[in-house]
Amino acid sequence: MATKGTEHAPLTPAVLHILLVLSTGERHGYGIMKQVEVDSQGKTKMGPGTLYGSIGRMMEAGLIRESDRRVDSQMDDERRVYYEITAVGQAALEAELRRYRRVVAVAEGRIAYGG
Amino acid sequence: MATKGTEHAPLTPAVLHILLVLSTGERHGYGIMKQVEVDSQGKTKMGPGTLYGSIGRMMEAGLIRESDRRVDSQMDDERRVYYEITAVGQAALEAELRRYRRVVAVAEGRIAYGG
DNA sequence: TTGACATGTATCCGTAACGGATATACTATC
DNA sequence: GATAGTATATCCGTTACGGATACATGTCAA
Repeated sequence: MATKGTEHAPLTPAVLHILLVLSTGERHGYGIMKQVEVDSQGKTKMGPGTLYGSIGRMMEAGLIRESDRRVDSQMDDERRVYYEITAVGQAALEAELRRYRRVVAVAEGRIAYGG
Repeated sequence: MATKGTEHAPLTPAVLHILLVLSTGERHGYGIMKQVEVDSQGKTKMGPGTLYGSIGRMMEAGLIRESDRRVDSQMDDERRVYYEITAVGQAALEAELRRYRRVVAVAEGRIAYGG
């Protein structure tokens, strides 16, 4: 489904969720995984395969990058690798959210929807 | 990304668009293709590979079925194959729309979004 | 003290989906 | 008679998904 306007759209649910988490600040992989569960009210679970696979592709695409910053060196785990969203990632996130809204708007003009 | 609650979620954009079109009544393949373009304001184009591939998978999953009805036998093209949404498809559509809304709601609590 | 569980990163690999290219055929229009 | 639109359909290379698996550390309870 070729989508015009943005070169990254449409994003996969996994990529969108990761961008959504990182829009609040840098996080490490495992933290992203847990936050996705919170964001989806426990309805969606991202396994390590999807997580690190997506992260790799997103870094290659320039949507995210590794971050130097450590939130708290005292409370920090040495193993952690932090990621942050890039300007490209922000743009892709906003474009995808516009697409989501458009879809919901179209649906609302059509079906009775108790949501 | 395992999603709990519905066995078909999350739907791919192609499948969601097809269900959205069929929620207004039966359509033939080519008509679906054209309506997706309208629904997305020309931003998304579905090629025949995605269309018929998705239709096949959706019929197998019981989301849609072939329809006997012809809207107008006078204006009809013999080649056309009409499809209609099933109860299972309706449920999957509504579940996916709830997911879409949830994502948008989460995003609204986070980033400035002009859309 | 050992067994289970959470944290943390990472790869492997079978399966599913995407999607452009291609094929075929009819109709209309220039 | 050539181009474009309508209409269905398959092929197949590439991408993405996602459970299984691996491995190391820390914690907490039986």
